[in-house]
Parts: sequence; C-alpha cells; structure tokens
Amino acid sequence: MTNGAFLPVSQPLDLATTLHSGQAFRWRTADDGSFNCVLGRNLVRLSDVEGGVRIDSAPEPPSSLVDSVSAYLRLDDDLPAIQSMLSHDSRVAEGIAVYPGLRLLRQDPWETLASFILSSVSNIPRITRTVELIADTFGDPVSLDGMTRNTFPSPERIVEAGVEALRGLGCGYRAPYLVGTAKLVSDGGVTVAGLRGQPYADAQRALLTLPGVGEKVADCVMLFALDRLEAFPVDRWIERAITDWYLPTEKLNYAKVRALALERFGPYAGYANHYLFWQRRKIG
DNA sequence: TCCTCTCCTTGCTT
DNA sequence: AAAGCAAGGAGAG
Repeated sequence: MTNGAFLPVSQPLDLATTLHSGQAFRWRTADDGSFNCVLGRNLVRLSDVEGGVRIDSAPEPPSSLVDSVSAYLRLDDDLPAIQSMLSHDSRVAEGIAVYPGLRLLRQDPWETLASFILSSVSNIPRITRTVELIADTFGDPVSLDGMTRNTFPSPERIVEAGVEALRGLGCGYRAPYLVGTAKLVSDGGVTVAGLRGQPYADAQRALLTLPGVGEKVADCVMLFALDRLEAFPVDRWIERAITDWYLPTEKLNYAKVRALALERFGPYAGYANHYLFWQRRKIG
C-alpha cells in the first residue's frame, strides 16, 4: 500500500453518486468500497474516510495530488449555497433531497470531449465500455498496488489509431467524428484546454467547429470540463423533463430551453440540469 | 435563418 | 429472443 494523503472535506460529497452520475465514465468501485480512475497520467484511488477523502496514487505520490483532486471534485463550489439558490424550483429541490452530495466534476477537457462525442444515441453502460476499451487499447498502463489501468489516449494517439480501429472497438458511426475532432485538436486548430474559463459564447463557437460536436455535446464539455456552470445540456431526458414540467404548451427548440434554464436557474443552471437529469431518469 | 426528416452503428434492456 | 431504446450530429430539403 502507498502511504496515502488526506483531503479534508467540509462540503457535502457523495463520491459513489458523483463518480457514477454519467458525467465521468472511467470510475470503478473496488470490493473495499474505494473508487479508482486514471486522472491524467496517474492511477488514483479515493476512499471515504472520517472528515474527508483518502487519496492513493501512482506514479506521482498522493501528497502531490491533493490540490488537483480537490479541484477535480470541485470542492471550491459552495454546494449548499448553490443548492439553496436552486431550491425555489420544486423539481430541482426533489433531486437535491435525493442526491444531496451529488456534485459536478472538473474533468480533463480532451477526455470529456471524446467521451461525449461517443455518447450520441448510446447509453451510459455502453459509453463506459467503449471509453474503457479505447484506453485499454491505445492508452499507457499505470499501476498502483498491483492494479493496472491505462491512461486515456491523447488526440495524437487517436489519430494514429484511425477510424477503422475505432470502429472495431464499437464506436460505430461516431468513429470518424472522434478521429476528425482528434485531428483538429492535435493540429492545434482548436485548443480545448485553452477554452476553460472562456466566455460561454466563445467556448461554444470553438467547440461547434468540431465534427461530432453539436450544442448538446458542447454543453456537456463546457459543464463537465470547462468551468461553464451555466451550460445546460439538453438530452432526451432533460427534454422530457422540460416538456412535462415546464413548457407543456410550447414547441421546444434548444435555444428556448437554454433561455428558460438561464432565466430560471441562472449561473448554476448546470447543477440544476444534473439534478433534473437524475430525477427524470428515476421516473422514466 | 430556422424547422423537419432521415440516416448513421451497436450494445443494453426487457 | 425480437424489438425498443439509448446524455445526438450532419446533411438534405
């Protein structure tokens, strides 16, 4: 065992729910209840402990990753304050009551972009499987305490891999989208990481130039990786929620839903989105 | 400009 | 076990 590092947590944090909430696809739960994932080039294990989270990692020592794990878990978001701002909405309030420790994550932009290109007309188990298969095939191995997992491959690696190989891994019609986007990213045509913190309109404009990226995928990347908490991805579930709960008489389009989200939920619309998403999925 | 329709792969799920 | 369904996007009309 490694020596572990302690990340004190005073915020609400439900690791199990957060890490398996469909925003990240590579977290696994071990038999001992801990969670492991490759973050960047480190294999990281998180465990719930009294007053916080225990971090183990390799090859870099856990003590050097405390800040980056804290950032990844968005512990800088004051979740109770955000939740109280959103609780005027009864549907969101219901979601908060069921998942009080459900947080958004601050993930790697490229991996998030690739994952959500693969998400189209798919489902969470399948996305998880495909993303893992891509890492197993084209990533680099990292080991921690006898466990080995692979890094998520760089855009350059995805370009080298090519469309046919990705089709072979079950990417289907999304394979050329992923390779096309990887080309633009590796050429420096679009610097995804550089979009973090950019204004919504600028980040969106850049993302929409990428193949396989429409408004919904762009919103997922902005929300889950680029610090745009006002992003409000509209997938099938959210669309049903809006239709049934908010705008039953209107003919919806993406812009209309976004306008409603911003007006109703403001700068933290993305948190409302995530609670609504899970409330709606629960109901069907 | 904006809307509607169709097609695109394949694994989960019932 | 056949069939519906799945965190959509692109292109045509």
